[in-house]
Order: sequence, then structure tokens, then C-alpha cells
Amino acid sequence: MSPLNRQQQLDQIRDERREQIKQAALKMFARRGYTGTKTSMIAKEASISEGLIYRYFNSKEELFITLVQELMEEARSELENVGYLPGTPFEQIRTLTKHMLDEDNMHAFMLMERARTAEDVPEKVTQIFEGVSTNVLIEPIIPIFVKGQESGEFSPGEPRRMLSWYFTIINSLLTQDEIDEEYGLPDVDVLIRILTN
Amino acid sequence: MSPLNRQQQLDQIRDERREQIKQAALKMFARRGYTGTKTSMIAKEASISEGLIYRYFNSKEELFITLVQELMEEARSELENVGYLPGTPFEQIRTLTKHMLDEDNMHAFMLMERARTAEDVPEKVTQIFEGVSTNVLIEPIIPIFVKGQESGEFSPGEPRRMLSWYFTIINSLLTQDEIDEEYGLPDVDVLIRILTN
Amino acid sequence: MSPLNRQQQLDQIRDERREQIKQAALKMFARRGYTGTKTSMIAKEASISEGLIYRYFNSKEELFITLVQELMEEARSELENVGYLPGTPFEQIRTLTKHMLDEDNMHAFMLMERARTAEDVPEKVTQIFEGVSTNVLIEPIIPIFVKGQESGEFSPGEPRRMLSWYFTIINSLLTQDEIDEEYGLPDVDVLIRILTN
Amino acid sequence: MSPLNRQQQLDQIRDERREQIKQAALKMFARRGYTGTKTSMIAKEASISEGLIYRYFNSKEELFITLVQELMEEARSELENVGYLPGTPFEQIRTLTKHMLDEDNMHAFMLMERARTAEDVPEKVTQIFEGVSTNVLIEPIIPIFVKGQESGEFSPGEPRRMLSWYFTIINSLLTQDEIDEEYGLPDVDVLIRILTN
DNA sequence: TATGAATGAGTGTTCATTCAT
DNA sequence: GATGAATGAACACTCATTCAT
Repeated sequence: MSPLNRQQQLDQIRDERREQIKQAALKMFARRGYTGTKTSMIAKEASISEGLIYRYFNSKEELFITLVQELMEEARSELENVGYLPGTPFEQIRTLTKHMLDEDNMHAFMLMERARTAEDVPEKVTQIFEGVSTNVLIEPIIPIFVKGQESGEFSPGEPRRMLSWYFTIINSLLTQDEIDEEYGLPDVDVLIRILTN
Repeated sequence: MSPLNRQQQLDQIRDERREQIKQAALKMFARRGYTGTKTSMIAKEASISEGLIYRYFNSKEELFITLVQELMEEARSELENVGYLPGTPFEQIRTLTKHMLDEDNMHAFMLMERARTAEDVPEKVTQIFEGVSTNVLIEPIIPIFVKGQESGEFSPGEPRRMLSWYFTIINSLLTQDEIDEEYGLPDVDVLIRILTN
Repeated sequence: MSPLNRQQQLDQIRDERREQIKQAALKMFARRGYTGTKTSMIAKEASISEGLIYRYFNSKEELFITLVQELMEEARSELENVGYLPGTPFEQIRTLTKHMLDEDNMHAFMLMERARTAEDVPEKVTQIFEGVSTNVLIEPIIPIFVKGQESGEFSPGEPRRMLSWYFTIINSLLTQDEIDEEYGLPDVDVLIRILTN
Repeated sequence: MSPLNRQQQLDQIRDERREQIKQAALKMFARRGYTGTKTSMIAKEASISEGLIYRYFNSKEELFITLVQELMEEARSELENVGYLPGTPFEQIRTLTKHMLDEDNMHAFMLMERARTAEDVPEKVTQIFEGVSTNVLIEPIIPIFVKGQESGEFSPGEPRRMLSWYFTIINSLLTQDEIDEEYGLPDVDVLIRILTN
């Protein structure tokens, strides 16, 4: 194996480890919040030693901030792509909603939700959310919603306000975890009534 | 002052102090969660010394559990009284919703919501919520909802499921704090659309 | 009642209270040691409020030191009077031994013993015992013992050493409390064998 | 180094560290009692950080209880082996006595003595001593003593009572530390007079 | 004088972070 | 790069002492 390949291999290990830690941290932070998550839990969840985290992240705080930033970026990108989804405006927003409530994405949205509403997070995280409020994220959805209002799919009402409220609800549902064992989370079709009258 | 009055006076001080600590703790736990709240913060919020907390509660854990239990009891009692509110079923549930989202009751519902969904709380709190699920609390509202369906105020659908989802949404909104400064929490009339189609 | 009597009455109350506190403290310190005794325990034992102790003693430390000093003085005085007890030297030392092991004096000797051997006591108490070693206290007993050796009641051996050892044993027995419920503390006649061969 | 060796090495470090903490704790508890010993003192004595104690013991209380239990077990075992010591019954008991008063074993016996007589120890320690009273420990010594009585080495008297008193005295001497600098602890031959008349 | 609520320095314990291997 | 033992600052809690009544 050439030295170059050797280096590539090491880089790959590093990338995988880093991802592994972030996944474990995501799960724990989502469930237990920032203060409630011990670095030892993250290590255990990632099946690595406690010390190793610090070869990939400078601190628990940095790990948390990194997660939040990357998740925000992902979320922003997804919202920007809603317009390219197939179907009518109603179907596009319905798909987005489904996606947000999907079990696979849950932890990500849960973490962001907790990071946004709890006050025991690093100052910098608070700043991130102050800078990028829901309103900014909503921006690319507004024209879609307006088109839906024009076609009669959505009820009338100030678009930005209606969407802000709608996503506030969707977001807040994400912290629910799996509590109500009988009925689970509300059905997408029930939720979207908020926009359809 | 007679000995009796002296004792009464002391009892009153104790009651007031206890209430003062509970209010401060409620506020902090609601905002920052169980682990994220330091006892020193509670003391500062209550404007007392750190040690004094322990003349009224045996531990941070006991204080938290006490709060959750008492708030649960209050919530249960309020839900049981909805049937005696004035107006039609629709108006009764609208009033209840308004009440839950009211700023004065917010902290209480926020705390319960966080206590229910976060996993960094004392074991006993988890047990309380396992014992008294949302479904039990919903019980007294079901007949009201059914009456509303019969009169056409509410849309058809399995009552218990519809209400479970509805209150899941209301509850989850409570952790929002006052984040979206532009529009605040969704309007009651938008929320109740979930039940009215 | 004249002002003078009034004052005398108050003085008497003060004296009684002080004595009451010292008795309670003696009991607790003897049983639980200096660090192991909380001022609240002393107050409870004396059936007074926690604050009152501080109107009679400046601190827990001062209370402890006062006790030790007074008990030392008493002990010294008793040892000096052994020569005036009735009977032969053997009988005099036997009476002294009995007295030291007597239930009524136990707490006093226990406290002194613990104060002397434990290292968690105030510096000043250590100094008191360094200044007044057992050897000094033993002084007035030596001529009595020598007389007993001459009359054949006691076995030969360096008097000061024999007595030092003897009282070391008696003292150390005092910390025993009432542990061995079956046989209690050793009989005086068994103990005195140490001196009689 | 093979993985197996690596693990063995770690195990050895853990064992050594644990022993080191127990030795330091033994020394401090023996001298200053349970309440009088601060965990910081144990750490300092063991030349480790305060936090490290808690990787080896769950609490100060557990550390104390562990010590007492292990020392009790050792003591029991030693007493059971007295019959196998060389020499006559007198010589066997003389050897045991010497052993108990030996400087190296002193701390162990001192700690047990204080643990048994002071009332500021954890409930569980009190229970241990209630369960295993001195009388039980004495059991294996009784036949030895009886043999000595028969051969005339020991004076007559109810064996169990004589031994109970004898060991009460030996035990109580152990709390003496090294106070009487001039003569030290009583000579074994003086002590054993208690049994020989 | 007497009470007990209140304080805060100090103690036991936890946990993010470092470091020897 | 990986481990887990070790550290120490921070936190929960205790208790001697003070103070308003």
C-alpha cells in the first residue's frame, strides 16, 4: 500500500469516527438535552472510550455547537428544496411535514427543538437561533403556500404568520419522543388541517 | 402576642417560604430542565440562600418530584371541571385551550411537558407519567367532545384519538417559550381547526 | 420581689441553663466525639433551641474546651483526695477504680478519654492534654502505691510505670460504653490484679 | 504487549489503587473517627486527587463499611488460628495479645474499636457489630483457655467471662494511640496477669 | 431570655477534560 | 489512534453560627 493510500485510509477512519461520535451525541442530546447528557454516555453510545471524543472535538460544547450548526444547514437546504418536490403545493408541504416527523429524522429535529427552547445551552447556540429564526427558514416556503392559497388548496390568512404557526407546531411535536403509545404522533392529515381550514 | 399566634405566624412564614421556593423552582426547571437547573439558580431566583432550600425540601430531586406531582393534580382537577364551564362544547374546549396557553399557566405546563419528554429526570417522575398517561387525563373531556360531534361543532373521527392528538399538540407548544417574537404562539382559533375541519 | 432578688433569680436561671447545656453536651460528645456531635443534637438533648447555646458559649469549640477543662480539674481534685479515703492503700485504689468506672461518672471519663485519643479535636484540647499528662495526675497516687508495695498488698515494680499502665487501662475501658451486654465492664477485682500479681 | 497483559496490567493498577485508598482511609478513620475524617484527608494521605476515591468506592460510607467488614473478617480468621500457634495455651494467648498490640496491626484494631464504640458511624456498621459480637469472636479461644486452666497456667473463673473482659481491655487499649510517651502501652506480661492471677 | 428561620463556608460527590501508556 | 486512570473545578448538600422577632 502506498503512503498516500495509507494516509487516505487514516483520513477515512477519522471521518468515520467523527460521524460515529456525532450520531451518538445527536441521539443522547436529543433525548436528554445538553446538560443532561454526560460525555461518558456519548462515548458509551458510540462504543468508544471517553477520552477519544477529545481527539475529534475540543469540548462537549464544541460538539454540541457543531451538531446544531450542521443540522441547521441541512434543514435550511431541505426547506429550500421543497419547491422542487413533485405534486401540488399542498402535496409538497404535506411531504415536507411527513419528512420532518419521520422517525429517521426525528432525533435531528428533536435536538434542534430542544436546543432552541431550552436555556441551558451554550451561549453560541442561542445566538445561532437568534440569527436564523424560523422566519428566515420559512422564506422559501412562502411562495409555495401562496400558490396553494390561490388554487384554493390552503385557507386564506397572512402566509408568513400561518406558516410560522404551522412549523412551530410541527417543531414542538418533535420533542414528544414516543410517549403516547396508543396513538403516537398526530397524523399528517390532521395537522395539515391547520392550513386548509 | 399569644403563643398560639406565634405558632400560626411561624407556620405562615413556612408556608410562604415553601411556596416561594416552589415558584422559583418551577420557573427554572421549566426553562432549563432538571439537570440544567442548579440549586444555586433556584435560590437566587427565590432571593434566598442556597441552604434554605434544604429546610423545606430534602433534595433537588424531592423538590422536582413534589412540583410535578402537585402540577399533575392541578391539571387533572382542571380537566375534570371543563364540563362545568359555560357555553357549548366547542366553547368549553376553546376556553380550556386558551387557559393552557395562558402566560400565567405556561411555566406549569412547560415543566410538565419537559418532565414528560426529557430522559434526564428522576426515575420517580417517569413512573408518575407512566401511571397517569395523557389518556387518563383526557377521559372527562371525551363526552364533551362527543356532544360537540353530535351537534356538528366538531368533525367526525374516533374521539379519544382526536383529543389525544389535539392535546399532544397543545402540550408540545408549551415548551416553545416566547421564541417567535413576531407572531408568538398560534392562535387558539387556528389550533381548534384541528378538531373542527 | 426586690431588684436584687430579681437579679439573683436571673443569675440562677443562667447558671442552671449553662449546667443543662454542659450536661447535654457531655453526653453527646462522650458518645459521638467532637466532630460527630452536631450542635443541634446538644440543643435537642438539652431541650432548648439551637440558638440558645450561643448565649452561654461562644462556639461549639469553646463549649467542648470548657467541658474538658472542668472535667480535668475535677479529676485532678479527686485523685488528690485518694489519700484521704478510708482503708489500706489497696482499698483506696480499689475505691478510686470503682469510682472511675461508675456509671454516673462514665460520661465524664469517656469524654476525656476520647478527647485525649482522637485527633479531630480543637488544637487547644490537645495542648491541655500535652500539658497535663497522665503522669502529672498520677503523682499523688504514687506514695499510696509505694506504701502498698511495702505492706505487700501490691506487687513490686517501678511504681510510676505500673500506675501509668494501670490507669491507661482503666481510662481506655471508659470508651467502651455498654457494648458487651452479657458481662459488661471487667470487675474491679479482676482489674486490680494488674497491680497485685 | 498483548491485550491480555494490557488488561492484567490495568487490573493490577486498580487493585493497587484500591488498596492504597483503603490503607489511607484506615489510618485516618482510626485516628479521627468516621465523622472526623474528611475525604480530602484520605485523598491527601493516599497522595491522590479527591475525585479518584469515587472511582473505587461509591461513597465515604461505603469505604468505611468495606474497611470494617474486611477487618472483621481478618480478625475472625486470626482468632480461629490461635489454636495452631506453637506453645502452651498461655504462650498462644500471649502471642495473640502481642500481635493485637503490635504497631503494624494497631490501626486496624483501633478502627474497629472506634467503629464499635462511637455512635456517629453508619447504621450498617452498628448492625455488623450487633451481629458479630465480641462473644462470637472469642468462641475459638475458649477451649484453649480451658486447657490452660486445667494445666494451672490460668486462674479459675468462668472462661467466657474472663476472656470477654480480657479482650475488652486489650481492645480498649488500642484506641490509645501513642499517648503516654514515657511508658507506652502496658507490657504484655502485665496484661496477661489478668488471666493468671 | 428564648426561638427557630436564615445564612454561607465547608464537605461529599460528579463529571468534563487531561495524560500516561 | 485508542484507552481508561487521574485530575480538579463545579455542584448538591450540611451544619455552625447569626439575627429578626
